Amino acid sequence: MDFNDKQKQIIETAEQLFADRGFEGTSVRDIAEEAGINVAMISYYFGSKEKLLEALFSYRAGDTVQQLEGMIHHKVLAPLEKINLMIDFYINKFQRQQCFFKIMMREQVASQHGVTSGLIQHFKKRNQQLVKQLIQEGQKTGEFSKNIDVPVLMATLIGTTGHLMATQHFYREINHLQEMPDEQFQKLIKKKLSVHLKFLFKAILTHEI
Amino acid sequence: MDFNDKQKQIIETAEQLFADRGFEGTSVRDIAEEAGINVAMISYYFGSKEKLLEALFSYRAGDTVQQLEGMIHHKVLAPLEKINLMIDFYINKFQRQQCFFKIMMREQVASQHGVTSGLIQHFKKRNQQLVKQLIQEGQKTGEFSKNIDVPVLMATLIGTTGHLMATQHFYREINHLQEMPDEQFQKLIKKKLSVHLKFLFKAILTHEI
Amino acid sequence: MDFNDKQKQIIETAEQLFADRGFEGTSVRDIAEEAGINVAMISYYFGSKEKLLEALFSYRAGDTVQQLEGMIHHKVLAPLEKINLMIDFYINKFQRQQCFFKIMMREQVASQHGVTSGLIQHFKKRNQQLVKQLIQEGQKTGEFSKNIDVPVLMATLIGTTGHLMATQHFYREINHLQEMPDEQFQKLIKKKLSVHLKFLFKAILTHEI
Amino acid sequence: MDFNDKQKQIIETAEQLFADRGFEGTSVRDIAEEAGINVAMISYYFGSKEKLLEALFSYRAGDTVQQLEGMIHHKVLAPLEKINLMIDFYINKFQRQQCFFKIMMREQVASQHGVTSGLIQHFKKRNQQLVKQLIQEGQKTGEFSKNIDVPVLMATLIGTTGHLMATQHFYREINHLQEMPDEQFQKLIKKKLSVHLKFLFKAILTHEI
DNA sequence: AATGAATGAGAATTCATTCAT
DNA sequence: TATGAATGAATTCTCATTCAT
Repeated sequence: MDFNDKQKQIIETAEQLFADRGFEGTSVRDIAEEAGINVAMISYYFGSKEKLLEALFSYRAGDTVQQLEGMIHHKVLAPLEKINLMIDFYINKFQRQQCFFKIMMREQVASQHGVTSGLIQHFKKRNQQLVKQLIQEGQKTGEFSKNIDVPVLMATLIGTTGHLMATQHFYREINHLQEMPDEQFQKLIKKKLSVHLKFLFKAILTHEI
Repeated sequence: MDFNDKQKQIIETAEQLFADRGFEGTSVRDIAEEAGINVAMISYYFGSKEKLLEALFSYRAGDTVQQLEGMIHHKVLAPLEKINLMIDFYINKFQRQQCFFKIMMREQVASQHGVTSGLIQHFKKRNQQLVKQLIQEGQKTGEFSKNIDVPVLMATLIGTTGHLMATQHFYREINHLQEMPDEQFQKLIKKKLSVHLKFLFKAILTHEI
Repeated sequence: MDFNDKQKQIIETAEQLFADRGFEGTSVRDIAEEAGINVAMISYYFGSKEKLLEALFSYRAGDTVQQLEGMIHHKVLAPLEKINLMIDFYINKFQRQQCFFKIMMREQVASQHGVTSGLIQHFKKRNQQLVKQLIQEGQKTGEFSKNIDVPVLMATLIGTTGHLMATQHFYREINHLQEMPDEQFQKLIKKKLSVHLKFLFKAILTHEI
Repeated sequence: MDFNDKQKQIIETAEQLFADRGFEGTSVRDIAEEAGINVAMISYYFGSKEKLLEALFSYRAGDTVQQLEGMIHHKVLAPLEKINLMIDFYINKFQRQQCFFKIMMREQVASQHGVTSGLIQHFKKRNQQLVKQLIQEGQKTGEFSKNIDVPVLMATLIGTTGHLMATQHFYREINHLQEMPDEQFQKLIKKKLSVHLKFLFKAILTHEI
C-alpha cells in the first residue's frame, strides 16, 4: 500500500493515540487535533476510523514476516543461531514499533470480531510456519529436541517481550532507573531480553538440563 | 469491599463485556441490558462507569496476593517447590478469571493515567516483593543462582500465560482442536503451561545449563 | 400501535415538517426544535429518523382502509352511492390529513427502495381490492359498464385530489381567493372536488355518453 | 439558456438521481460519480447544487408551453380536437420526461419557498391561460358548456397522468405485466391514459350526460 | 478550463449521567 | 430503593463548497 505524506502523518499520530488510549478510547477529533489537520480529512483519506486502523496495520505489519524470512533464509547459520537471529529481530521490531505492538496486544485480547483479528491471525500463522521450519531444521541435524510446542514457544517470546515493554515504566521504577535517559534504558532492556530469551530458547530447544 | 448480590451481578456482567469489547468499547447500556437491570442502576450503585471498573478491580484483585502469601508461607517446602506452587497458582488464577485478566492486560498496556494503573502498580509491587523473598530463600540455601532479574522472570510467567490464554482460539486452530470440549482444552493448556514454565523457571533459577 | 403523548407530539411535528420540506430536507434537529424537545428524544423514542417515518405511517395509515371497508359494507346502498361515499371519504381523509398525504405523494414518486414503499404498496393493494369489489357489485346488477380499469380510475381520484390539494395556493391565486378564510376555502375545494369526481366516476362507470 | 455538452451531461445525470432519490436525497458527490466528473465541476459550472436544479428546470421546462401554443394555434381544428391534441401533448411530455416530471411533482408538493416554486408557478399560469382560451373558443361556438373550472380540469389531467406514471410499477404488478418489455408497456399506458382522459374531458366539456 | 485537496458546518446517533418520582 | 424519562455533550461521518494550482 502506498500512503502519501499526509496519510502517513495521520497514521502515525493515530498509532500513538491508539497505543496510549486504545482504539475506542481515541476519537477522530483527538487524532485530527494532534495531527493538526481537519477532522474531515480522516474520512476523506481513509473512509472511516476503522479503515484507518486497517491502514495502520497494512502500513506497519506489511512486510514484517517477509523481512524475517529474507533475513533467515539468506544466511548460512547453525539452527540455533538462526533462532537467536529471530529472537533479536522480534525484540528489535517490538522496541522500534512499541506503539504498534501495544495496539496489536490489545486487539489480540479482544473478541474475534474486529477488523484486525483477521490480519493478526494471518500474520501469526505465517510467522509460526517459519519458526516451525527453523526448528525442524535443527531437529533434522539432531541439535534440537523432538516435541517442541511452537505456539507455546512463541507465546514465551512474544508474551515476555510484550509484557516487559508494556510495563517498562514499572521496570524503571522497581530498579530505580527513572532518571536513566531513554536511549540507554532501551538498550538495557533489549540486552536483558535478548540474553534471557536466548537462554530460555536454548534450554527448551536443546533440553540440556 | 462488600458488594450485594445485584452489585456482584453487575460487576460480573461488566467484566465479561469489558473483556470482550474493552472498557471504552462497552456502554453502560450494554451492561444494563445484558444484566437485565436499569441503566440508572449503574450510576446509582457505583457512581460512574469508571468507578464500576474500580469496583471490579477491588472485587477481583482484592486478596490475590494475600492468598498467594498464605499459601506459600504456611507450607514447609523447598524453595523450588514454592516457586512451582506460585506458578500453578498464577496459571490457575489466570484461567479461572480469564475475563478479568484480559481486562488487566489491556489496562496494563494503556497509558499510566487511568484509574486502574495505580491499582495494578500496587498489586504488581507486592507480588514482586513476595517472589523476591522466595528467590532469596533459595539463594541463601545455594539452590538458586545469584543475579536473578525478578521483573524479567515475572514478565515471562505473566506474559507467556497471558498471551497463550488470550490467543487460545489460535492455539486451538493451529493444533486442530476446535472440536475439543472447552473443559478438556483448558486442562490441556494448563498442563502445557505448567510444565513449560516450571521447566523455564528451574533453568533460570538453578542455571544448570 | 400505541404512542404516548410525547410520541404523538413528535410524530405530528415531524409530519408537518416532512410535508413541507420532505423527509431528507428535514433534520432531526429541526423536528426537535419545532417540537420543543431534546434532539436525543427522537432516537430515544423511535430509534432513528427512518423509524420515526415508519411510526408516522402506522400512526396515520393504520386503519384507513378498515374504516372505509366498515363504512361501505355496513350500509345498504346502491353501488353508485357506495362509490360516491368512497369518493367523499377519500376527499375528506386527504383534506384532514393534508400533511400526511403530501408525504405519501412524495414517497410514492421515489424509488422503490425506501422504508415506506412497502407500506404504501400494501395500503394501495387492499384499497384497490375493495374498489374492485364495489364495481363488481354494480356490474352484476347491470348498473356499471364492463371493462373498468380500476387502477386508472383510482389514479383519477387520488391524482386529481392530491394535485389540487397540493397546489391549492395556486388555486386560490388564480381565482383571487387569497383573502378567503381557510375554513371556507377548504369547504369550497371539497365541494368542487366532490361534484367533479362524482360526475367523472358516474360518466366512466355508467358510460352514459 | 445554452448549455455545453458537459453541462448537459451533468444536468441529465442529476435529473435521474433527483427523480429517484429526491433533491435533498442526492448529494453532489453522487451526481459527480455517476456522471464521471469531478465534484468541483458542479460548483464550477452551475455555482451551486440549487442552481443546478434551476438549470435543470430551464433546460427542460423552457419552451414546453411555447411548443404547445405553436402546435395548437397553427392548426385549424375543432375546439375539442384541440383539447385532445393538448391531452396527448401532455401525456407524451410526461412520458418522455418522466424523470423531470417526477421532480416537478415533488417540488410542487413542497412549501412555496424553494427555488423552483416560482418557475413552476409561472409555467402553470401560462398553461392555464392557454387552456382557458381553448375552452372559451369552444364555449363561443356553443360546443362546450359554461362554468368549466379550468384548474380542476387541469388537476385531473396532470394529477391522473402524474399519478399513474409515478406508480407504473404498481400498475404492472396489479395487472401481471411485470414481464412486458418497457417500450410496449409505455405504449399501453399512454393509450389507456389518452382514451381515459379524452373521454373525461369530453364528458366535462360537453356535459352530455 | 479543470481538478484533487481541503474544510467548516451540519448530519444522525450514542453516550454517561441526572432527575423526578 | 429503584427506575423510566430525559438531556447535554460528544461521537463518527457526510455535506456542499472553496482553494491552489
